[in-house]
Amino acid sequence: MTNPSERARMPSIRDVARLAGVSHQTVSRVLNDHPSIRPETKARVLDAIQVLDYRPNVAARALATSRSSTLGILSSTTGEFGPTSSIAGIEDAARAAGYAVSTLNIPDTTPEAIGAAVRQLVREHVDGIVVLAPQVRVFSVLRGMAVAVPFVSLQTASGSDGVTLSADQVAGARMITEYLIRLGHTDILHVAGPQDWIEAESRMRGYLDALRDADLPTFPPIRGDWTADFGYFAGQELARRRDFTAVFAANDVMAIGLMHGFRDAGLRVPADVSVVGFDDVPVAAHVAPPLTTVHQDFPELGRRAVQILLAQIRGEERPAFGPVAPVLCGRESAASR
Amino acid sequence: MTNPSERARMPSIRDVARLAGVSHQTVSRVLNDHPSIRPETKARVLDAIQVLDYRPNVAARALATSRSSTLGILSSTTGEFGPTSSIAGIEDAARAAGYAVSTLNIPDTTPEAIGAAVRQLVREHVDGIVVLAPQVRVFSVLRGMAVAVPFVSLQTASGSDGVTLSADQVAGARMITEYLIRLGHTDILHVAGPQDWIEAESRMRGYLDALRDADLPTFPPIRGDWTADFGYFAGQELARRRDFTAVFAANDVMAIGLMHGFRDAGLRVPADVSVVGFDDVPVAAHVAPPLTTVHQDFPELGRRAVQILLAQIRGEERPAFGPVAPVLCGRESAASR
DNA sequence: TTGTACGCGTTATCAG
DNA sequence: CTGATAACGCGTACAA
Repeated sequence: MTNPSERARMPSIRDVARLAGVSHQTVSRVLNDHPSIRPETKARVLDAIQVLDYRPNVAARALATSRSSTLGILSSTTGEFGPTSSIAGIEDAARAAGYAVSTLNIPDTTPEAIGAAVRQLVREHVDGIVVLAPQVRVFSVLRGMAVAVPFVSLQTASGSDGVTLSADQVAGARMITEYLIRLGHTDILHVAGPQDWIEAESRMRGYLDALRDADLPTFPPIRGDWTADFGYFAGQELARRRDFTAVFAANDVMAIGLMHGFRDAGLRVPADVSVVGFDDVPVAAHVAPPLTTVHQDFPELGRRAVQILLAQIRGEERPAFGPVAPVLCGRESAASR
Repeated sequence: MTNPSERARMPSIRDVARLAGVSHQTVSRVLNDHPSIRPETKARVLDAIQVLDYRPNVAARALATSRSSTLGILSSTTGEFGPTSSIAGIEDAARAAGYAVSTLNIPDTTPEAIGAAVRQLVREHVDGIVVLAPQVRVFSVLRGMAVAVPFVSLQTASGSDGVTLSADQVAGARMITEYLIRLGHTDILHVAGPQDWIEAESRMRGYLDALRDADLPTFPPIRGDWTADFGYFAGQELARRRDFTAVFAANDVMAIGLMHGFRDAGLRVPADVSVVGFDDVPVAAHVAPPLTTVHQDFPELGRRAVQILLAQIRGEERPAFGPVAPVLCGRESAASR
């Protein structure tokens, strides 16, 4: 290489050493606050660092330690509200802990795509990976491929088996279903999320549990795809049946579409049918009628995922978190019968 | 370092060289497809690479070249639909071009925070930065600090002066305002975005231009903050005034809040007042009434930003793109007078 | 407590 | 066309 004429070389650890009158090794020790350094030496070094505005070279450090101070995010979601919010939490927490964040989106969740993505992240030497791939199969693929890097799977399962973590979606779904029951509804439908999303399964489970505990009839859930468009068509279809008085949609966006479908079919919400959603997206309180839903603290989930991952990386004990409590937001879209 | 007992060392360029019976240097040449390599030598090397499943070590490469094959995203947005969509486009395009993506969010846009963020990204040796900080001052700060790395600023200005790029928001805003005018409205209000967002300014500009060209009265715009909650309160306030028949909100989310505010104040949309938004968020077509708005291809914007940035990095000429055309989505929330 | 020597995996330079 | 050899900037082992 040897490029003397290049712009301005960044100061290296040796420049600092020279200025401080020590060896570059001592500087290194100061940097990684090694225990045995004489305070005055340390002061001199820190001073030199100040003067030169020296910053360690991350690439060199990564090469020497084969660690990168970078966390990877492997995501297979496409703008859904929950995952997007969690990603923001992940990024902030990681940055706060001194880690860079490298994001990788995969369009499909075939084992090949997942494998390639993980390998890519490993190649980038990320120290850990947060997986935001709520699809069931992603999880199993990950399990199977013995990833060489610590990883945490977010919102991938309702139980936590050491590497997963999630809001208690089952509890949230149960809570809102019970809310409908308290309002006097006895025939409650569920528009679920895609079959391979664990979150969809968890929300359905909460729904089923609540109905079972109340000795109410259950209906086969309608399988949706999280989109408002699907909700709309489902609403038009369902309007023909009149064997229910309330619908719990697995997310707000479908719920909003559902209400639209009902409206177009001549059904009034909540007079003829109550509708509730899940997530509490920002517009939920402002649609007509305002949507009853469950609020979840997705960013917090992301932050916790980072804490767990860092503990894993550092070989510490996994921090114990209480559940991320879902909060019921009762609004006009659900009325008593 | 010297860690012989560590798990399994990844194969290095020398392992490949040994297996292929050449020097590691030759392997390097093959990797970077250097022109002068005898085909049969190259074949042998590629073969060895296959066998060993060898992958170049990115950290070593970054150290040697002081380039990282990483693009940075500097974002100061908080979940707004447009920027979030663009980020997805950026990530995908960057990955497709063989670049990793490092995201950095800043909560506030003080010059210090921006400076710190850019320095952080520079420390990470990113080869280029896409800035998604739609606030005016971010742009000026960036201009002032002579960033040592190529950067492209997305959605930061309506004109493009070589380092910026944006959808033609002025045209989109003008288009939807003219649509209202064609519907017979003559008194049209505008609920704008925050004053320091260039996009807010552009949309307002389009609105003002359309009114001016039609010789219609303009009203001082109401300054919003992009949120549905603001829209709601604005709607309640505006309902007292009855000197207008249509409102153009600078984004869909505010428009949805606005409709809610009108509704609560006893105004019917669109019978009493027409409302239009901007962005075409996924639920826009499903709220009540369905929202007339302008669709923008935000992911495409992100992809283009990457193309421009890469050209800059490679010292190529800046690719010329046509405008990202806004598309009007006429729906029930706006009716003829 | 501090310094020396070396290795990490790759690219660049300059011979041959 | 190919191969030595020297960087790149930092951390670790070992000696002092």
